[in-house]
Amino acid sequence: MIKELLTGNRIGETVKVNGWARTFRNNQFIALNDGSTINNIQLVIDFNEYDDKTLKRINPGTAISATGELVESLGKGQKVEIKVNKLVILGDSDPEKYPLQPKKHSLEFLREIAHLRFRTNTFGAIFRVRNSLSFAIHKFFNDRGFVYMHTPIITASDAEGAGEMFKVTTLNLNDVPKTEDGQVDYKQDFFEKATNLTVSGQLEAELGAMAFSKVYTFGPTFRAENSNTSRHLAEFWMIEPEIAFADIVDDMNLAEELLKYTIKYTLEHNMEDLEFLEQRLLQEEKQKPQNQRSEMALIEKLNFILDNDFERLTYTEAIEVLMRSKQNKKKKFKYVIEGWGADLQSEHERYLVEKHFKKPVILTDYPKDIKAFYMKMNEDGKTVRAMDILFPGIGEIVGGSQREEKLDILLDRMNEMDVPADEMQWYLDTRRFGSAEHAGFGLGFERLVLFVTGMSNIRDVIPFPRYPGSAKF
RNA sequence: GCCUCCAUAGCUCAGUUGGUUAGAGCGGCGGACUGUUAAUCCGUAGGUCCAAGGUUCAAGUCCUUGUGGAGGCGCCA
Repeated sequence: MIKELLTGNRIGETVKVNGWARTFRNNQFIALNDGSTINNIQLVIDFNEYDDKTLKRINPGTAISATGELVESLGKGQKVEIKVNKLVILGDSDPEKYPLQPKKHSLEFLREIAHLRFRTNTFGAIFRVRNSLSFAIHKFFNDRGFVYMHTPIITASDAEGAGEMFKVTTLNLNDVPKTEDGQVDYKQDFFEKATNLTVSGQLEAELGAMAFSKVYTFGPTFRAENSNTSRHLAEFWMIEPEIAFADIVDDMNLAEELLKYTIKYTLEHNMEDLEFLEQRLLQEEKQKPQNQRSEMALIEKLNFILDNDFERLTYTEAIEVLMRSKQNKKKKFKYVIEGWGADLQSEHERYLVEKHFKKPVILTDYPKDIKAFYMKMNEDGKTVRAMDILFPGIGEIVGGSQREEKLDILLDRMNEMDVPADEMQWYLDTRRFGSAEHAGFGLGFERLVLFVTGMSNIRDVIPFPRYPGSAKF
C-alpha cells in the first residue's frame, strides 16, 4: 500500500503500486492514491518511452499499476517517489466525463456524486476516520469484557416510542388484504403480524444484559421522521451498551470513557487525516464572520475533550443556570425559560455547552413527563434517572438512563404512557425473574463522526445518506 | 411538518434602476514546454439563465406556482 511505501523504509527496492491517478503533471509526474492514506505517491515516468496516445490516457481517476524503484525524491514536495519502469493502465477515466477535477468542489455537489466522492481528499479522510472510530468502539467494549450483541433489524414492537417507523411488508400494496372491519390484514403478511424496521436495539439489549452483564449493540437504526436538519438521518448507526448491576453514575462514566477513548484512538491513528480536516475547516470558516468561527482548531478541540471532565449537572440545576442567564432575562431566547418542567430547546442546550460551561455537559434527572417509560423513577416522584450528553456544535450525542427494574413501578409507568404491556411480556420477564439494577445509553455514531471530523452536515459523514426524499445509490 | 435564503457553462461564481450579441476562473479540446507540486504558457469550443405560467414595447433580472438545494426550528441519536 502507498501508506507503507511513503514511510521510506523500502528505499532502493523495486516496488509495485496500484492506485488511481489524482493529477498528471508535465507528462512526467503522476500523483497516485490508493486510499490507504490521504497522501499520494509520485510516480515519475520518462515520457519518451510512451507514445502520445498512452500519455493521453493518464487522467484524473485513471486506475494504474506501476512497478519501479522507490527512490529519494529529486523534487521538493515529497520525500520519496517511484522511478517507473513498467506502467500498466488498468482502467481509463474519460476526462470529458469524469466529474472530479483537481480543484475544490462544493460539498453539495459531491453529495450528488456520492458514489465518487470517496476519491476526494476530504471524503477519503472522513471515511478513514469513520472506520477508525468504528473499530475503536468495538475494541473499547471488547477490551472491557462486553458481549457484542446483534439485535434484530425487523421488529414487531412499537414500544419505545423513539419515533415514526418504516413498515416492513411483503403484502401487495396495490391489493392490500383487509379484515372484515376494513383494517389491513397483517395475518396474511410475511410475519403474520405488522412489522417495522427497528428504531432502537435497547429493549433487546436489556435482555442480553440480564444474562451477560455487559453487552453492546452497534448497528443500523431507522427513523421515518420527516426531519430536515443537518443532524438527522432516516438510517443511522447507533451504539447501545447496556450494563447490569450499574446505576446512572456508572452509565455516565462509561459514556464519557467511551467518547474519550474513541477520540483518543483517532488522534493516535488518523493524525494526517485530522490535520487535513482541520485545514479544510479553517478554510471554510474564513468565509464566516469572526464571531461565528470556532474558538479552537479541530485537533485542539479534540484534545480539549480528552483533557477535561464533562460537566455534570441535573436538569433542575440547568434550569437555574438558564433562568439566571442574561439571555433569558433579556428574553434573547426564542423560547424563554419560565420555570421547572420546560423542555430544553436546542438554543438552551447550546447556551449551556457553548457559552456557559464551554465543554461537554451531561444533564441528568429530567422531569418524568418528557422522558421514556423505562427510565428509573427518582425518589422525588417527579424526575427520572435519565442522562443526555451534549457536545459543542452537535447537541445531543448520547441519550441514556438507568432503567426501572421494579416491575410494579414499570407497569404503572407503561400504563400512564399508554405502552401496551401485554405485547411486551418478554421484556417484563427481565423484571419478573432476577431483576437487577441496570443502565445503558444510545450513542449516535454519525454524530460522533461529525464531531471528530469537524464536518457540519451529517449527510457528509455516512457513505450513502438516507433522508426525506432521498435514497439514491 | 414549519420559517428563511438560493438556483446562470461540466465545476465555482459575476451579471448595475428590466434595455441590444450573457462573462470570468477552473475543467475539456488543440498546441508548446519538460523536475512538476491543484505545473506553466498560447489558442479554442462550450449556455433551454431550474420548470411552467404571468406582467412589460422589452425579463437572466419583476410576480405566481412547482421542483431541487442550503441554513434554522420541531422530533431525536
